[in-house]
Amino acid sequence: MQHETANWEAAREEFIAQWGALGSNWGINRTMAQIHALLMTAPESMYTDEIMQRLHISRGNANTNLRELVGWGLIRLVVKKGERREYFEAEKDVWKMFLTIAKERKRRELDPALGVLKGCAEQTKNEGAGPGRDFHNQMKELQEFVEFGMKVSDTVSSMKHASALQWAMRLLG
Amino acid sequence: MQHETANWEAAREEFIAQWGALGSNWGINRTMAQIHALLMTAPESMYTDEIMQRLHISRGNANTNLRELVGWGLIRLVVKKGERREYFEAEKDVWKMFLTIAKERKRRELDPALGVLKGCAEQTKNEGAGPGRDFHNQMKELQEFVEFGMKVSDTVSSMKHASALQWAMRLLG
DNA sequence: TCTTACTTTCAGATACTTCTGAAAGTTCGT
DNA sequence: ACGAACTTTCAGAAGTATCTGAAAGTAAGA
Repeated sequence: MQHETANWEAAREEFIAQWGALGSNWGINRTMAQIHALLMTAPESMYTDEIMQRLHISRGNANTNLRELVGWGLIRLVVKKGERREYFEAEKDVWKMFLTIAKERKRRELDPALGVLKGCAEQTKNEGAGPGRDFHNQMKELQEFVEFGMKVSDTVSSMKHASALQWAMRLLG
Repeated sequence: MQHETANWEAAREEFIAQWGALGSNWGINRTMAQIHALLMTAPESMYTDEIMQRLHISRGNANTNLRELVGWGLIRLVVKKGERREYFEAEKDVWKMFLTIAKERKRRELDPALGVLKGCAEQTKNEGAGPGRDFHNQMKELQEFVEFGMKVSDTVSSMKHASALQWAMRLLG
């Protein structure tokens, strides 16, 4: 076979496209998700121009989203000796990927929510009986729940893959 | 005191505004989050016009987002006997709220992802050694991880609040 | 059947997000 | 110090999501 455009590439194409679409439901932008999918399945690290061509996106777009992915910790920059340009490669270990995403989502979703709840609870701590008290209690309950969730998340995050699996097996078994 | 605009209302106002802003990070639209916050902290059930006035939103907007919240299962419609109009009230139990959201997010985020992964794995199951095989293995790994996560989520979801707490205490302790 | 009290819909307006491409910036080798 | 190779920035264009308000729809009671 002359130019073996391997047929796994078809599946890969599909994966990239679909993953991008899913990104939207996830609150992640499409291009970012596509770049991530592309790099996750890349046998070798890639540089900006390759990524632009492969996904038909502009330089600015590629650059912005690559930086953002580096910010999330989902991809890293690699410099090859003797080469000027920057290459990128994705973390491929599923557990590590999960931890990275979990940590970031906690930071973005839980931390600010906790702040609001604490503030509202504090502000109403002297309410007597009635609706004011009910409101205070509700804020407290929410606050405790979120704090509890964060603790669970931290515990799981500090586990090695193996021990997390073991723990989960016990839960499911 | 003549017209006791209770001061917990100030905290409530804050809660509604902030919760709305947070909704965005969460992939939920601002109005929907605000209506939810309003109803969560309402001493009594409310009807559309009250909600419109309180949040300064249009009838169309209120109606759409109320329906959507009912769809999520986060609020429910209540009919009062002898009254024509529909009232709404939110689920206030934190654990139930959590379960509802977890279930919905699973359905929206995990289920479609799993479909994509299965498809890609299937399509490449006959790849020999090399990049094709690597791709296949990666899809498989992701698939198994997601399936595993879903199982954990299902298990937790089927728990009563008390037993979930107990289980979590064991994990943290 | 008609009126009244409500709910739903949807076309167009507004606001927000993302993308492009060209220009400016940076860094390295000579 | 200069030019080549690369990266970053950003103003405006394009694309999406959300909201409004008025009109249409529905249902109950007289």
